[in-house]
Amino acid sequence: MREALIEAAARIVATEGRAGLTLRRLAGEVGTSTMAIYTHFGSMEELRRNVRRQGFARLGANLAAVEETRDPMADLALLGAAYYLSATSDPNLYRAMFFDGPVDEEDVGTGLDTFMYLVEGMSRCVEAGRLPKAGTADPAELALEVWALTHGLVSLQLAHLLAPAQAVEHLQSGARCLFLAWGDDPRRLKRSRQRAMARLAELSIDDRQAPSALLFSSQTP
Amino acid sequence: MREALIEAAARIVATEGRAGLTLRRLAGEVGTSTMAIYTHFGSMEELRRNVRRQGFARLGANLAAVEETRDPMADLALLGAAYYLSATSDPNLYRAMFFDGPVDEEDVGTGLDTFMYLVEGMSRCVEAGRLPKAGTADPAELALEVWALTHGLVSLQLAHLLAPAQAVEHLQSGARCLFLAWGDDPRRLKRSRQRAMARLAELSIDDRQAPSALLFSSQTP
DNA sequence: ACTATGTCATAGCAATGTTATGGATTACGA
DNA sequence: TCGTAATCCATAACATTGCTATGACATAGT
Repeated sequence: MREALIEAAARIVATEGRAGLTLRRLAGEVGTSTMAIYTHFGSMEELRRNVRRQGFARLGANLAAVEETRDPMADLALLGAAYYLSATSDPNLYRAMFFDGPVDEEDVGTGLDTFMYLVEGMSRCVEAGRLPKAGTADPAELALEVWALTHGLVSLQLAHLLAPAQAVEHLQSGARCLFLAWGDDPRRLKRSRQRAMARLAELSIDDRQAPSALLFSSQTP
Repeated sequence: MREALIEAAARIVATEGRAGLTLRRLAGEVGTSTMAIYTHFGSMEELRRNVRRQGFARLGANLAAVEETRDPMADLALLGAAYYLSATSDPNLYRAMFFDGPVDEEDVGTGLDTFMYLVEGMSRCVEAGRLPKAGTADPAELALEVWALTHGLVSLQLAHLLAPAQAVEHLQSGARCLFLAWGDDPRRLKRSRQRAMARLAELSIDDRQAPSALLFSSQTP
């Protein structure tokens, strides 16, 4: 029952946004009564919290699905692509995950858990010697910077202040600036980017195959 | 009456968040009836739209208050500081501006209007020859990248996924990466940063003087 | 067999956004 | 100065929201 409620709630949020998720609406959708939600969650806010958690779980699964190869920089680019595709293919769910607050320590924990996938990918780049000028900086600090850039671009796109084409363009150019500043070689970086592009089709976003090109349409207002 | 309603609504949103702004609550706050809101705005969503617009107006005023000196790079750093301070000193209003949707073309216009202050500052840096490696890139594209970084860090801080100290640290280091990649000289960049730090006290955020240091506390959950 | 516990259906409550109606005030032209 | 139109807002009602009280039913444990 709990699982059915959470999945139905996530589906409603995904299709109609936060405002569409209503107590009686959800109860009717799964064919039960309003009390069922309260015996399992205690409040509507706790239900929303579980929807957020499911969103982070999906995002984490999509990031965990990118394979680790001998080119960690290409792997990192694919992590970024998986993050961007996960966020933009389900805008309402991403909005719920980050902008629906209030957030408590539990939410922060699940958020930082999925961030660890990016830290791991960045760490492999540092160990491979691709970022010599980064010095002794913690890989988590480097990962945080590309996370902030990605999250910022995604947020601006979801606010309709940025077209998808611009978002992916600046995601690539902005990340390139960071990597060059951290000392990666421009030619090696270009090769890694090409390898990442060639591997785009192996991405799986929410158990569906990712589009072979990073540019696509489909945006709910 | 319209102005009083908008100001009271913005104050309620600032102090208690979006959920605190209620029809009857606002009517009681300004000593009128619920119908007053409907004759002036027509719907609660239109009222919220005007609150967002006021938020962007305040942000724009704070950015416009930054003086233009002979060091455009320092001016740009101050623009970034003004943006960060405006956002974090009124988290609920910033959340309302970007994350409260739905957004229509009018909202997009007001958002891009305030963005133009950053584009202007970036344009002055390009004209001064501080970013030679940026080539023929449109200053708006460069400004967009630092905007995305700033907005991303602010958003992560407002989601409690980032402490304020981390946010300002990565705001500086991330922007430094971008400027270095665009060809600014590390020593000139350092001097501009020092000049910007020395001018922090001249910032005015919402008609109050900014703190002399970029690091401060005060965060509503 | 009897209790205990977890689960959900029914019904109701306060609060929400919205609308209908009408009274009060003001604007303005004859 | 009067009459008419329009603007603004107070009162009251409506449907819908999240939430709670109460009790029926089923399953499990001793």
